[in-house]
Amino acid sequence: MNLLLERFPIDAQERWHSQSQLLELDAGAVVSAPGAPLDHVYFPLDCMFVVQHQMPNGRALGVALVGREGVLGVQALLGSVSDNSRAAVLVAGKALRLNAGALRTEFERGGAVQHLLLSYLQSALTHSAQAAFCNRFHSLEGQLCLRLLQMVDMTDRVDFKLTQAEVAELLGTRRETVNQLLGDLKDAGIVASHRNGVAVTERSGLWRRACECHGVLKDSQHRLFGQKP
Amino acid sequence: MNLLLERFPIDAQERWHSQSQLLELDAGAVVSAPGAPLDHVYFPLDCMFVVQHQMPNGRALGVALVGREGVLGVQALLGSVSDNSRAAVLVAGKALRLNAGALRTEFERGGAVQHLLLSYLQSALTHSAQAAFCNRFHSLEGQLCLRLLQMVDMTDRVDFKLTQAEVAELLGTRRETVNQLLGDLKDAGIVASHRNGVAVTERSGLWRRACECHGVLKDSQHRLFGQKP
DNA sequence: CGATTTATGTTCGCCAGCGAACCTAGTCAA
DNA sequence: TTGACTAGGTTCGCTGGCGAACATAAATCG
Repeated sequence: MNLLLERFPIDAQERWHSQSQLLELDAGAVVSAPGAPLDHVYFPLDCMFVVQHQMPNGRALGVALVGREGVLGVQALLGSVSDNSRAAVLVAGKALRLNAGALRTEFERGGAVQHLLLSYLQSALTHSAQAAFCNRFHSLEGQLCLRLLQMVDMTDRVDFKLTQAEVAELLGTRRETVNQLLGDLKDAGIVASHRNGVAVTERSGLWRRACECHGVLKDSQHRLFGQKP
Repeated sequence: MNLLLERFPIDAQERWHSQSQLLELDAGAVVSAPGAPLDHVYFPLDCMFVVQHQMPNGRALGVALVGREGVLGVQALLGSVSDNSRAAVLVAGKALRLNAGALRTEFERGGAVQHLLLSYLQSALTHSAQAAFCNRFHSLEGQLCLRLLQMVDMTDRVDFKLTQAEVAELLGTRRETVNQLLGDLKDAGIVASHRNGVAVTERSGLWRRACECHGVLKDSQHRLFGQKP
């Protein structure tokens, strides 16, 4: 189940029921593209999305991972068009899709729903600032380990269908560099990688090599949504 | 006058009048610190704020500039505590300070105020993603020129009271590197720098050397708030 | 089955920016 | 007017990650 969705009041969830669909999403599916209208939001149940910031010249950088603690597409509340960002399915699985209009209506009622969504926006802003910081200061190895760690924690899976080129696009680096980094992690016994996939074999090793963002982001998450680490 | 504030309906502005103060701010003044409660928001009239993301270990990075097109502290709408970020006055001048509660009340009324603030949040998110991208891909020279350009455009001034160390903290780099970069710009006749200050002498030169973010951010601004470049 | 496509490895030179160590020139207080 | 402090300026070696140019291996398909 989606952790954010669970927190919404029962009556809101019931009102949404008719406006939402349960989807089974394949890895790689593109959910929203730059400039396209945002008419749905997605609550990941056991899948995961990447939000990538894309520039006209083709370069791309993953700026957010969205798993079961969040929702993809809150921007629908703000402007209706996504701005230079595209969202794709990073880890296949189920998600609940809700009409953006329904979310907006519910938001405008105020109360708990509004409050939760605003908190989530706050969290998105913090994550985004942290991403800027991370890109400025942290090594690619630290960043790669961070992302893998987040993927494991957010999906409870350890085996991911991902090519090195896709990872490179997530980190904003070259495929060759990813190859190098994964090679190191493999030598250290932390991951195993087969064609079309990476499997985490020793979570604690990732944790050791991940950049400090890991702790920072967890903290901010708990401060906002108040549960123990 | 503040461009965002101007767009609010007259009646809202009138309701705020008793809850707001006009302040004269000195460069360097710290307006909010990590962990401190956010009980005011600031509408810059002719001054400018930096929002810096700070880590426990002391490293810092500027993640947003706030000038007369924006407002500092919308996060007050979201959670009440600022998260790892501090805000300081980058360019001295006047700002209107408003009680955060008043803004929140007005926000909850819905309507134009809510819509404007949500749009502004959208813009903040876009800027933040762009900052991540910029830190990943663009040279420090490009970033420095971008920031200077934004400062000129947002304040209509060309002379700034800023030490190289402060610039370094804005860019998340070392003072030595800033010295180098400013030296180059000086040789090219684009800026002049005196003790405790940088003056832009040829805006077009900045524009040429600034990274692509310049155009991107302007575009997104206009898309959201709909006015011609 | 061989051929083409897709994904993974590997190597080498190069450079922006880092870290550290320094020196000089204004500014201010005693 | 002498010191102490703050800000600006310079140099040198090092390295993470880039760019480009490859070589292999696994899947897919005619």
